[in-house]
Amino acid sequence: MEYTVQKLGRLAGVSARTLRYYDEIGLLKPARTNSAGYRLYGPAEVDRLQQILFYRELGLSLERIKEIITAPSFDRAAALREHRRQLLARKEQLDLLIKNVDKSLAALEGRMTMTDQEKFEGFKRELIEENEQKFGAEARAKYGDAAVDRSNEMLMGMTKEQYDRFVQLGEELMQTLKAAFATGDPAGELAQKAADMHRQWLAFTWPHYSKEAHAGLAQMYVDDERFTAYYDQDQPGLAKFLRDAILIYTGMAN
Amino acid sequence: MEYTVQKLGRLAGVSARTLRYYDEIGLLKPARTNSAGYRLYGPAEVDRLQQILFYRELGLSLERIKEIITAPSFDRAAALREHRRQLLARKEQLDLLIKNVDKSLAALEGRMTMTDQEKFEGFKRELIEENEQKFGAEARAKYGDAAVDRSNEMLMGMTKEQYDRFVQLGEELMQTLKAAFATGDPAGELAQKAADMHRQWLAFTWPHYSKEAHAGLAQMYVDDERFTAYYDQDQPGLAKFLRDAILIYTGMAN
DNA sequence: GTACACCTTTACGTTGCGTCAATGTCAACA
DNA sequence: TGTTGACATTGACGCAACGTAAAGGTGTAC
Repeated sequence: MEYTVQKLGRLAGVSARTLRYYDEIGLLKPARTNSAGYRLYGPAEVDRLQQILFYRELGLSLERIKEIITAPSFDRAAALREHRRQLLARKEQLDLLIKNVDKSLAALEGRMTMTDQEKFEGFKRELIEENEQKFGAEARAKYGDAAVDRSNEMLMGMTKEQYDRFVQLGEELMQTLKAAFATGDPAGELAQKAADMHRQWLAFTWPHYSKEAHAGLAQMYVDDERFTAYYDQDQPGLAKFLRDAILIYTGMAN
Repeated sequence: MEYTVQKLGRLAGVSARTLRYYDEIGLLKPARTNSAGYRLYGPAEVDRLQQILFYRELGLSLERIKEIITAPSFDRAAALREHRRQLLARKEQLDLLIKNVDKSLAALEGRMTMTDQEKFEGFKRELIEENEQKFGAEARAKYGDAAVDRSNEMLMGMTKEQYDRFVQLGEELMQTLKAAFATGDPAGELAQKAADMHRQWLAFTWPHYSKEAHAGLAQMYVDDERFTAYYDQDQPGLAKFLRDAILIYTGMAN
């Protein structure tokens, strides 16, 4: 049986181009060519191709394969051992690459958390600037520059965990306050819990706590429309309710 | 400071060709070119080259590197993770290759030992044919076809280990014999030891031992010039000496 | 002025084919 | 016997990342 390029290709699972290339580099020459120049392969060539593909599967270069299957006395075992050595070297090289990529990734992710850190610092700074813009003048007039600066420093000195807790406590305060508001009783358990949470929340930025200051701030929530707007945004009357609760909490309701 | 291709190349450890190539593919363009067309690189390009080489060390393609360092918002971590995935895939591929090469090597070495086995069989066959050619007629006349055939069968039936021992014993016999020859006394301890070793050596191919046959063979070493030539090749008189020792050993000296 | 190191562009070689392009051939069917 | 469609041929470019000439222009030091 004789095979043309395509037939042999289908038989062995390679392209016709591959066979022509193998012919070109002298790796596998056809048994003969017909008058039109068609390559015709016989059984011997089929066998040789199988051998070629076997070594190709092992990753040897065509040049090497040519040596191995052309010279009958070629030491195949030695060639394979050498090939194995090269493969192992490539594997080591790869392992090294992977290790370095891992290290770079770790550094990158490290930088990412640094970036998070920077973002967090940015948040704090933004919050302070916002506060300064909104209430800076009044706050400094009322509490003095030193107190405000000290408060800002406390904020900036927070770790991320402290800051997160600060933000979270603020949210919990709001929820508790709303629940208390629903009861309508500023002296009730929920409202007093909200007042206590407000004290805790203040402690994050107030260096020294005093009932008077706490009550004074509560009054400001009602007097200053910017605060009122913040607390009343969902529930009208919430700022007043919080003030009443705090006045009772601090014992300054009378 | 401005650098020409070669200076920057030396600085960064790459060839001038590489820099020209990087320019060509738009990966690293010089800051400017002078009137003669010389590429001139500035500090910014040095930095960029460092980045390029960093990613190149990690095995990324230049195309990929271009993407990473050209687009400022490119997610380097994601790119590295993807690259890592590819490296791992290549590593698995390599491991598979190595495994297959190992298997092929094992098969080959298996065949090699078979070949050794065949070679060994060949040695035995050669030895028999040699013996047959040299002494076949006489031996068959003297001991009978059955005895000679039986002897040959014993040889062919040897394992490699037995055969090796047979050859080794023959060499040791020769050494002992020469040492004994130096003493000049065929009745001495060394000579008698050589005679005993000769008996052991015969046992490999002789099914039945008898003093008479042993003494007869010893006499043949002297009578047949082919044997004499073999034993006397280094030391003239060695065949005669061996015969005398064996005659004494078998108690047939009188 | 000249020597010598350095620069430029152009272009081929590397590996193992994939993929056109232009063109010729085989086998079967109408 | 002509046509058609599947197949064949050679030739060429392309891929990645440069190495390596070749042919010719520059910079600079003596």
